[in-house]
Amino acid sequence: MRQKDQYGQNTGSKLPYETSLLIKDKKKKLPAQEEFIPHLAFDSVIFGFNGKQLKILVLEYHNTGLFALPGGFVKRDENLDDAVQRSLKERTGLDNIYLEQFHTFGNNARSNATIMRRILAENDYDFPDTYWLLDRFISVAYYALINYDEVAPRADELSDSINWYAINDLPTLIMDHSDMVKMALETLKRNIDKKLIGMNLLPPKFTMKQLKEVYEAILGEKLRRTTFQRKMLSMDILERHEKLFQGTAHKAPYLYSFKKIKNVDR
Amino acid sequence: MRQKDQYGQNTGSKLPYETSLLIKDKKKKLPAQEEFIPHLAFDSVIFGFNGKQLKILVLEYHNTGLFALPGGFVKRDENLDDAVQRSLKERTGLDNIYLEQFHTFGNNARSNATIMRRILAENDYDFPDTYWLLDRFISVAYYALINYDEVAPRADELSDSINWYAINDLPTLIMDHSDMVKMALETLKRNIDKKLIGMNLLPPKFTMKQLKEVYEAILGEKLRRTTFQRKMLSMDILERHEKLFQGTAHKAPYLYSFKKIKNVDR
DNA sequence: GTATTATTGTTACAAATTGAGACAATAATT
DNA sequence: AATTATTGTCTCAATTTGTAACAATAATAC
Repeated sequence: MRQKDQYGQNTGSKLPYETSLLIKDKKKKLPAQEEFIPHLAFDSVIFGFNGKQLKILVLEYHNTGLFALPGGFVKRDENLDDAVQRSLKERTGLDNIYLEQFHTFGNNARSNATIMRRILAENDYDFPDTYWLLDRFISVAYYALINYDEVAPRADELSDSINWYAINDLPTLIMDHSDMVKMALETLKRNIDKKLIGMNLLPPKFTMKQLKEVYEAILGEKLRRTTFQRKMLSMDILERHEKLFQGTAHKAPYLYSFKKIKNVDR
Repeated sequence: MRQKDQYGQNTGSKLPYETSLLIKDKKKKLPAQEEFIPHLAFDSVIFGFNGKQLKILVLEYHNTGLFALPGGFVKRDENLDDAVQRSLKERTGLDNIYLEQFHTFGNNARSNATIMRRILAENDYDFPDTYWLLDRFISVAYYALINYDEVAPRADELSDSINWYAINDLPTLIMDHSDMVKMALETLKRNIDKKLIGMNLLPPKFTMKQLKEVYEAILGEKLRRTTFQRKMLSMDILERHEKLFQGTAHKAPYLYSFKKIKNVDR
């Protein structure tokens, strides 16, 4: 209903909502095409780390058994990056999420009106054959890194649920969304040292072991403890804090945080 | 029948060219909006290497003193990558150009109707205020690598000329095209070892010195001769051929080519 | 012919980085 | 006080990279 209000508001686009009159909505308003740039979508691979596994958020559409990445559309006067941030805020409640665009998927065959029709139909929407969501879409794909523990994901109107799935135990995703996940992960691996990935997947203070586990989950391989520690410390990006007493029968590890650095892209 | 939105744009693909009748063209037909996906463009940073410098192709629009990257639009039923290849063939005459998508530019402010109006006007086109090229565009940016010597670039209809410009001596480019060049070059640097860049910027057979000069032009720094040679040979990607006798008063260098490799992205 | 010149290809050794293990330190628990 | 399971650091080996030396030419100059 929050969404309904939103779709009812003027967005700054100077266009009257003529076409929306064509859509007889039974329950809720469908996205009106005048508000958005046609043929253009975005999808987000939202990564989180639960301490053991790398996971992503996946939507399940109502009554269909269809799984998909969360995505959305760009308003007529809205920056592309802002549109993605807006949608992420709707799904996660978080502001200022770490976001990286990694590819734009533009094959003609990627769009599938049949799937979209089924999703809309199962949601009891009534829509014309010319409804814009049935058209071909080019999708700009982003990956996001968020702190797993701080988030209570919220599904969108069309979806039953939004849930965390381990990266190596995903359901089959619609259209080319599996390719998106694959490419997102490859990009993440390539960027792991440049972009200080851990900064966004971990709480502010963390142990060296936790940081190593994030790296291992992303790279999909075990790392040598001593070499990893030496490398991280030599990079001069970590600040050491007090020890963490966990009540375990061994030496307590130090807590670290990432140094506040100015003017460096993370 | 497909529906139209407020811009008069058709959102489907198989439409007659109704709207083009609105455009009274004095000389040539302007691109008709029904043929292309609205609001979506692409731009290409086309790299070549002349033996000394890294260069890119830049268009100059007729009578305006405005310089821009070559670009184009995606047909309603055309794959994004194919559209870029098609446009590159038009500019360079080459098929199967090495192409890499690197970023999609989607800021609202990047579009500039004033500039586009001026370009169209200086070309003696007559067009309505609602002409689709004056709308906001999201642009997917690619870089291409081509063999400098094999190409005779051809300007498009709106442009006076298309010419090679050294990467560090470019004219001021319109809109965000300078950002595109900058990001293309950064991506090229990052990819230089992974993607065997030289394969596409050099003739089939080349000396180690030429290969080193390509690397130096891309990275913008001098490399150590012996280290470079050792690294390249150890990568096991080069095939050694006959010596090249240049008529110079010193030892003749070997010619090399890249090994034919299957199933590896270059 | 022979000496000269400007590279080129390779080797040798030093310096730096990384791999692999050893070992002492230390929070609980027994 | 002994035991246990890490953690932080150090040591030495293995590998990679930086740097320079050097022999091998393909022309040209004499």
